[in-house]
Amino acid sequence: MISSPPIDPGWFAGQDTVGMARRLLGQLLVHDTADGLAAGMIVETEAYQGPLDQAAHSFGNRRTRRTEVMFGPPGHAYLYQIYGRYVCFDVVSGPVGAPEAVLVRAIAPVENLPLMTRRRGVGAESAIGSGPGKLTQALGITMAENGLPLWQPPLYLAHYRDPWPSQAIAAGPRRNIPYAGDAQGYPWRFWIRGHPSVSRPSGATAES
DNA sequence: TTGTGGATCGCCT
DNA sequence: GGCGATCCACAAG
Repeated sequence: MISSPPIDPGWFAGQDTVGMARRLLGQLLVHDTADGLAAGMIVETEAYQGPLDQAAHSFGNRRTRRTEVMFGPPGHAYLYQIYGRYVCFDVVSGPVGAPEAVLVRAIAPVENLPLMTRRRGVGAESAIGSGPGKLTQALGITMAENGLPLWQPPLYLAHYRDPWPSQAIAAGPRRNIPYAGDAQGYPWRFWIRGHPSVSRPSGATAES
């Protein structure tokens, strides 16, 4: 059962985006729908730092219909569709006017595995949330939730466990941003070392 | 086990 | 008109 209430709105303010990417690891992402409540623990994130980050949608302060939410206050959901079929989930970070966000790349199932398995159509538990398009499908997150605050139902974050010791967190380059020039190498992807639900390039062995 | 290609469509130029 | 912060099926070895 979910014992943790939604996170305090103040949690989102005053943290830099990389710090938020690290501190989101181990938090619970919860979505309550007509089909039921489902939740997973965040095990992999990526920081996208607005104007100066060539990998970010908001590079150069690009402000469009899609990126608009990122220019608003932190703690809201930035959702976008990719390849016409998948939805990716970000947490808006930084002060108003700073278009920064943290992409949640992977979750581990915690609550309502049967519902998440049905939505995903796969058997293996480690495949339920081990990718940005997978976790939104597992939790039933759609573009309709774009811009929602993440400190209240139906879509919210909740404390789940104590912060990980720093040696349990690994950092490395972000995935799938070949267009990003120098930013390709920035070590702004964070994951829980050795966790089976961390995303993998194709199906290879888990990285440490 | 690893690599390749197809799906699919909204958003931006 | 082109492409993407992806995923999966399938083929080759």
